[in-house]
Amino acid sequence: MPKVSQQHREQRRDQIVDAALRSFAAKGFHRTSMADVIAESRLSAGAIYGYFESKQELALAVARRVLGNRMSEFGDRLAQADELPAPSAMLGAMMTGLARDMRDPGVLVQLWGEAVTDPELSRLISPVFAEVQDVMGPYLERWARERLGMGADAAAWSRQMVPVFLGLGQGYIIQSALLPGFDGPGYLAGVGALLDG
Amino acid sequence: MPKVSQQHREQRRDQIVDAALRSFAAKGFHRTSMADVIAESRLSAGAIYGYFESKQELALAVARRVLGNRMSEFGDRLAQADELPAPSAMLGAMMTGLARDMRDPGVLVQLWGEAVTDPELSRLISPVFAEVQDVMGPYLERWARERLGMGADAAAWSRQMVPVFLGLGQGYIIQSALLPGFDGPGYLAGVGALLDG
DNA sequence: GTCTATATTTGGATAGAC
DNA sequence: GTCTATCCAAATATAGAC
Repeated sequence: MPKVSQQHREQRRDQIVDAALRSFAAKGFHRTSMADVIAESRLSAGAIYGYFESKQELALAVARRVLGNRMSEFGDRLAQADELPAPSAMLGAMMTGLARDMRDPGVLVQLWGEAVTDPELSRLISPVFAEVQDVMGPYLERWARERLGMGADAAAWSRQMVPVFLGLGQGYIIQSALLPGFDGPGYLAGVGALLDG
Repeated sequence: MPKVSQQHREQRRDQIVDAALRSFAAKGFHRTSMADVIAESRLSAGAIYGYFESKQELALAVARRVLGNRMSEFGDRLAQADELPAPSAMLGAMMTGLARDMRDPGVLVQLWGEAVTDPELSRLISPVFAEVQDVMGPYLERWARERLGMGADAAAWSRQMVPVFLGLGQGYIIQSALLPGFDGPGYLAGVGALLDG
């Protein structure tokens, strides 16, 4: 009995988080009122407050959904791949994965902006950056060793390169969110010219 | 008579914008109330609304202050320099210039986040990105020609590289705002390893 | 021009019926 | 569990005195 009920409860939560995500993406975090979320979810105030104690808590749930743990899949896929993808292809895959999961890179940029002054959000984001770096580090080291022909200095090189690579991804996201005519493939080609060797 | 009065008026506006900027940097755009700005400026509601019609208008003034036109100085400095600085040094100079002017990279990240859903802010930011690209393009082309020994393809290379270089700057700003232990010089060294040749 | 006090609106959250 | 109706706090903007 608690099993099915529990499952339904999870579905409802998802439904509400979905509606909130759509609203936030369209109007922005703070410009979205609970009334907006209520309308978008086609539920009622009472229903929503049955699942989330406050707007802040709902916002955190949305943030968790957006951040996801997309890096774990990458780690697995990389460990298996015998043909190591080039850095630009790597970045491209991450960006398309992002676009698929959230359909709007803007929400991520909004989250970053919020995190600057919201400690709770900040605590949510830091581990994600760390996770990305944990996946990228070994990949870049392997790339340096196998394709760039580095030896012992591959480790140092990759350590130095990880934040730069992360920055390239962040730049991609910012530009795709804010520059009307952003050329994604062109950006990736530029990254390739720099890194693919 | 209108001269001095006009000048005083400008000073007062600056004083208010300064206070608003400090408040926004500390608490975030939306979490800052007009009462906060009033307290920070050590003025009164009446005074502030004598200079700005609404909070939105004040926010736009803050955005203009933050965005500035910092690129113009770079264009001039570059035109004169006979020793062309390396890309990593270029980026470093831009970032320290930014830090000097606004002391907190977080406000810029906040602005980006806001611009995603605020058309008026977005219209303010787009030309800034364009300006940066207009300055970086010729610089990168010159770098490719003089230091990387490119010929006719220098133009195409720099065109492709401009968004990437912009992205590297954006990544630097995001990370310095959100990653507690961010290593700026390390990041620049990484950029140098990629681009300085 | 600037202050204090306040009007008005918005919006987050709750109460109680069903 | 969900709905409608409502309460109440917060915060923007204004009015009127000085």
